[in-house]
Amino acid sequence: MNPDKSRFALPARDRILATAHELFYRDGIRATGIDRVIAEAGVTKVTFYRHFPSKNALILAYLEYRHRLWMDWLDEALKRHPCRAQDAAEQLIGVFREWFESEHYRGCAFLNAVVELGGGFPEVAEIACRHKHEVTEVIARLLPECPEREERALAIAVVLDGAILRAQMEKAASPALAALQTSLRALVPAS
Amino acid sequence: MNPDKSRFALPARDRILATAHELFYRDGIRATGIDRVIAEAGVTKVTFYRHFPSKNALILAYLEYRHRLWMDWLDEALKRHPCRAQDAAEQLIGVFREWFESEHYRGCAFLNAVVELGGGFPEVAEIACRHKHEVTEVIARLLPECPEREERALAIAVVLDGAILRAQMEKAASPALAALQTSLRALVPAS
DNA sequence: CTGGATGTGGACAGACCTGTCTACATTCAC
DNA sequence: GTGAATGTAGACAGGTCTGTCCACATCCAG
Repeated sequence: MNPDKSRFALPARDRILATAHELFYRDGIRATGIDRVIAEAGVTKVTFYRHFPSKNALILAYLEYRHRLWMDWLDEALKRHPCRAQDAAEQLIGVFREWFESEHYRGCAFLNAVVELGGGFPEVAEIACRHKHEVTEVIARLLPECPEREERALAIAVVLDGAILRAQMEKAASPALAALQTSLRALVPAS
Repeated sequence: MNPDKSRFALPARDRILATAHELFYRDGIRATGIDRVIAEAGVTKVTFYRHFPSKNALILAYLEYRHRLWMDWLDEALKRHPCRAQDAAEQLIGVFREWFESEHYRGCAFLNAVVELGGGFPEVAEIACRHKHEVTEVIARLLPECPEREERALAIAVVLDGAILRAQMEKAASPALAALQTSLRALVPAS
């Protein structure tokens, strides 16, 4: 998920965005001052402000960038964990295990942004809601067609959020994955 | 849950703590400078630092205070929503509806603190984990005795975390409660 | 060549932040 | 009365933060 390693070959705007993505996700949005983004992106302040009129504009761009990146990662991860015997629960567990155990895991960037900034920056919650809506649609497509497909997909998405937060809080994947397994087995309809 | 209204009758330390509780929960820990806590608690800086050697010490005290307050609230809320026909799922939904619809709802103070501060302040995650552990024990006691009681309680606690964050993100209780209902009905063993 | 787009190296302003410190006042137990 | 505990009113230091701005340099299409 981190395509940022070769960012020095990129134009300035992309370098800023890739750097912001890395720092905001790793350390937190509020904990990252723009001077640090600027220094690590290797640009100057004028360049920074030419591309992003304010820190808030950068934050919104970061979240849109993260959304694309994460949804692409999800697509690829679902392919790496193929659905055997139509078992969407096991597929999701495989996918989320991969994420929770990844080196730079620090929870969901959208939920984190809502917690850090939600109150005074309504666009953040809007982007987060759109992200979660799209994830829920991906989940629904994994489920067999049935009258309560949407309802189940939403419940699963909420369960996933809980597990994401647990893995973040505990800095360990196993308890969250165990809870996730219990819930998904109860929630994913047999096909 | 907010016993802070008559805080001006309290000794200085309690006033600081009650004020910090209100501001940290409402606006965020990082978004609240100590000068604001001091001004709203009606103390001076010397008094503040006499009672709390640093902002971090205040944060830890805030979380311990919040834990006691929230666990007391949970006990009382469970009594207000009695368990009819041994239906723990409906009881929990009633309790959490009450919380999600409350005036000052802004999610779980512990999860929020972990997101805001977790990386550079490990004690925060420890307190959050202890809090979640105790909540899980309360949940387990609501369930009928069975071999997978602990496992179910953990899964339910994780589902609750997801719903808590959803209600916060969406600033609406209904979708989170609907998802919670779907999950709890699947997870709470029949008794 | 020319001008627009893009980028550089910072300095600067004003606001906010955490924590240190002085001098003084009040209360209460001994 | 005395001293410890507790509280007051700030001023101050140094750091961090976001955003504004100057002067200059490079690249590229027309």
